[in-house]
Amino acid sequence: MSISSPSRTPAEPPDVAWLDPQEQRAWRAYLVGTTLLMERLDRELGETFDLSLSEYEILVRLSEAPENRMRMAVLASSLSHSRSRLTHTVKRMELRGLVVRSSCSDDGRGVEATLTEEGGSLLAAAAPLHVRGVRRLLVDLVGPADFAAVGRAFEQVSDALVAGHPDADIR
Amino acid sequence: MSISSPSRTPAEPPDVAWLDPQEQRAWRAYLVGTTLLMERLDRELGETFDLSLSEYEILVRLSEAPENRMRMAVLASSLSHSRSRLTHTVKRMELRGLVVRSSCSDDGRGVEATLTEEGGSLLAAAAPLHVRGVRRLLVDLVGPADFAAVGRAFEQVSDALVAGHPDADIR
DNA sequence: GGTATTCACTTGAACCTTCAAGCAATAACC
DNA sequence: GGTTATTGCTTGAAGGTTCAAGTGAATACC
Repeated sequence: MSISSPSRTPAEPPDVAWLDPQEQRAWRAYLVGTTLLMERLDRELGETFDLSLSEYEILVRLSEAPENRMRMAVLASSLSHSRSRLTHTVKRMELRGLVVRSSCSDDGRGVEATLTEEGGSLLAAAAPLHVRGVRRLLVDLVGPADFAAVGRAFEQVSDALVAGHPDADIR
Repeated sequence: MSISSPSRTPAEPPDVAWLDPQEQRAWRAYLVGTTLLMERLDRELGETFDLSLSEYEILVRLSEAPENRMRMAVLASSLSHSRSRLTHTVKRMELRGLVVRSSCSDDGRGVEATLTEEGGSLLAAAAPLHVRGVRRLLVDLVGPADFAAVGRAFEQVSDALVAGHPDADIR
């Protein structure tokens, strides 16, 4: 029984267009490649700086924000993480002294995360390794044309999916 | 031509080439897009068939194998999962009756996972939804040219990363 | 002004993955 | 043939994410 096989029987439901062998191959390459790439980048940061890829991304976002501070909800949605996930992650990072949390002055419900000196230093130390990895394992490896295509493709994917889900914790 | 590294501007730290804004944007689109896409496909399968994306992939691999059976190690590496992860996942799937495990006749250490009737039916039921999702959210959405580029890109990524890591559980 | 609803975030349990042993079976060595 | 190393898979605990429920502040309603 081969679900992916290109051979078709006339009895097949009309509204399901299977992937042809080329598409199949590309899809699987993307699945496996992404798995390996994320794992590798995560491991590089983890071994050297005891930092996961998502923690790194949090540091980056904060470092780019005015005054190095951001509302939790904004940070969460910019990373496409659930609020809950961000709460846990930021709590751990706060215990390590990489960020501090404080409640918003203008909205008592809101919480802002701020990059600490220590968090900034760690980011500065980790960034070269990470960027080198991204270049070596993706950007430079696949070349400008294909990398640009990857960018275009996933911008469309993001747009399509963000459109459907107007924020909520339901994610 | 320089043998060890491409030429760089003298002022920059010699071994760090940052991402330019375009590259940065593409990289983040890929990160966010992949997060959202995986989450969505996983959720679709989960809600309707109580099946995760990786469980689904296991069913697919088995369905394509001769006699619907595969050695655990082969299955693991074809999915780029750790052996340990596969053990746990397959154990859960066995409890649900989707697969059965049996030890290899020719190698007493080896274990083979076999797709059950029930597992096959579940796959057949789930496949249309999943394939539709992959098409709608990626393949058809981005068009043939860019999707082909994604395939090429991640085949290179996979090759580069698989080459480095000759299998082991160290993953 | 008081109640109800919504919003922003947190909490703790359940679940999955990773990590570091652990256990058999096989292969290698002498 | 008997010891040792390696291979193939499993196990249980640790760690992170998700899910559902919970807290407190702001807003809406009357």
